[in-house]
Amino acid sequence: MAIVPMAKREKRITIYDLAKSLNIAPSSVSKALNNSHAISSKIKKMVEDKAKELNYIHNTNAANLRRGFSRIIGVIVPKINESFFANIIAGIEKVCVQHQHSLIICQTEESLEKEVNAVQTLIRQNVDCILISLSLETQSTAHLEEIKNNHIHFIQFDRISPAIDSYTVVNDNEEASYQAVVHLAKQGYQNIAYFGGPAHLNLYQERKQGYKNALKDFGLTFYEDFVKDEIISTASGKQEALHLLQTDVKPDAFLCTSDYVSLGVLEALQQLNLSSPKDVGIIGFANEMFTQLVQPSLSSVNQFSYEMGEQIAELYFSEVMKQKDNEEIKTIKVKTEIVQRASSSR
Amino acid sequence: MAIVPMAKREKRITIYDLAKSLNIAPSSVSKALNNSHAISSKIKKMVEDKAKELNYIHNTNAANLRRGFSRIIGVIVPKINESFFANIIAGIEKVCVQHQHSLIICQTEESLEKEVNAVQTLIRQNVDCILISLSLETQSTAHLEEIKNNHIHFIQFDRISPAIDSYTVVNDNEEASYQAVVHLAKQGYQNIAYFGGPAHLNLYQERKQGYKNALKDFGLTFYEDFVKDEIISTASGKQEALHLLQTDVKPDAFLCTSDYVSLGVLEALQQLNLSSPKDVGIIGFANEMFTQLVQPSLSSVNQFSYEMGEQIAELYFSEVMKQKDNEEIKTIKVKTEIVQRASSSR
DNA sequence: AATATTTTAGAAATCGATTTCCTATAGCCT
DNA sequence: AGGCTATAGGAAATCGATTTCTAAAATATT
Repeated sequence: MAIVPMAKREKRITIYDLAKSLNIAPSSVSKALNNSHAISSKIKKMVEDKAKELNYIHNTNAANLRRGFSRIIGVIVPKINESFFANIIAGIEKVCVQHQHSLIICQTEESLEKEVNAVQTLIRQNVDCILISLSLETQSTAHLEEIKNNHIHFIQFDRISPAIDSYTVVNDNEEASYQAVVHLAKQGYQNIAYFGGPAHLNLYQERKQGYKNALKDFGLTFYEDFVKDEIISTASGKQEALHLLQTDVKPDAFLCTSDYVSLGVLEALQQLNLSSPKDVGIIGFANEMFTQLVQPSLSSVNQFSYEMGEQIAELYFSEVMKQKDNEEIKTIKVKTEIVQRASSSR
Repeated sequence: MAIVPMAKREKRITIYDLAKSLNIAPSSVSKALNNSHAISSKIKKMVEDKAKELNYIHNTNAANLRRGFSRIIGVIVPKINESFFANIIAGIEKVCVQHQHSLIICQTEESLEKEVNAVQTLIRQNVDCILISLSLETQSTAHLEEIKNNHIHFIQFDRISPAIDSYTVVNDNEEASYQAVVHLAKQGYQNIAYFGGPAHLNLYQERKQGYKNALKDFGLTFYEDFVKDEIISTASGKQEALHLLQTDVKPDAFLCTSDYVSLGVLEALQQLNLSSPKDVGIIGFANEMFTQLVQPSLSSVNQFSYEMGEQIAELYFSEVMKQKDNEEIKTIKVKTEIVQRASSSR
């Protein structure tokens, strides 16, 4: 791909300009601006005043090159405009600003190829750390190894691969899923279906496991046919629900690993003239804003996405950044909460 | 604020390492990697192979410093996790990736102070261009002048300040607002209220103007009391609607400049046992996802946020990037569309 | 075959800040 | 007052890639 060259911008004021106009050495200017103790407050004042006067702005690029780190953190998410991820990013951003770090954000649109490119880009940009939530397509982890090879810190969150050793921040998915089923069972639902994402992702395996465990613990029947692993959109949720609800042995409740899928199930019910919660219970994941607005309102597992973002960034600043080579690698579990709404209350 | 120092990462492979191991000059390596025509394909091949073998990764920082530009674009929005802005960012990101540019994203949380800081940060990072949508608080533009002083391109979008000369990408807000009122009028609503944002923002002035013009053109009465300028949240929308709907002369329709405000109006109606669309018409702005999910579904002005993002980035790559000093500055209007739903259909 | 021209590769300067090492001066002590 | 220690400020190297300038080698021309 050809890259259009760009006109160089006009030069801006550098520490050399400040030094010359004050008749001191550039190194002194640098020290003054960095508040070094080896510089008198008289000179510091001079330099600061002159910097203001001439509109000096620090060139992070030059400093980064010399220092070897950038105070930039890279974030890779499947979709920036899904509110779960948007909230995580917002939380990360808030904490990063507090620590004077910037954020470079990439989206993979659920494609492995784009994920690999994003990793490349971030390494090139010299980011200090990469925070990543894997795409649905991702099954190989060579590109994550690449991050390690370049000695860049990284933290996986939500959609993680256990195949690679790293700090992680996740919900307790198995437990959350278990509790969701417990909730449905307590509301009197007996035949609970599971609509999850691709089973090669850890996250969905755990949720499925929690689902199975709860069925067993509560003596509920496990129907192989009620378990679907590739349901990730409203459309596929609707389609699959339509199908299941028209078989002989039909589910009377759905545990969906996404609120969007819950929505699809709801649409299916409406089409079949069934009602929730009376005929069918529904609970989803993520507590998207719309869950409280639809009729009936949708129960959901709140994953505390904004807080997850904060915790990811805080983990970086409190531990990962200072990580020694042989230090223990940590997993943080973010709380979850069953938000009971109409769709599962009978 | 103290900044914790960071351990320098282990060194990675540089062009010098490649050069040494191939017994050629670093400059030749650079040229080879940049596919310069002054290098034989034999050497290019050698260099590329060796680069792969040693896992060489280009150091953007060093290149940026030398070149004077960064291929990084800074984006400043009020809130990353509002779907309108999240969509815009997603659109921008898509186009930037196509042009091998990265994105640094800042959120202001509607605070001028954070906006000023964000601008500072982006200038320091040597971004090539800043894309900004102003915070609700922003009334001064000194910080935007600062962008210009540093010869950094910039484009304002959506919430713009006309006080400063720049490329802009916006909806035709006056027209959209006008059409929204026309739509309400055609549905038989007579007493239309306007719930808008702070009048110091251009955007809201235009929408108010469109509203006024439409009232006049359609011979509808203009009630001073029906026009509110600081309604930007669901809560304030509800509160103000409750108030207006309990006065003597009450509105029978609301034009809200945000879907969140529409939602508040709807809540007010429910509390007062009024119904929409029968008693009161509602139309909002942004076509947020939830507008089609609530009961009754909410009409809205689709602002095509994702497309707006794409157009912003495309404007940069097609024109701004190549901008000559005395070139004409352009405004792009992004289409809008009235999405008629239940809340305004009677 | 001798000269002119074009290619190809290398040497060295450069971008702007940081940092290490060194020197001069001020301040301190006996 | 002489000598010693702190302290403040400067000189120069450095980070890694790009780019300009130069020169040698390869090719073309007459």
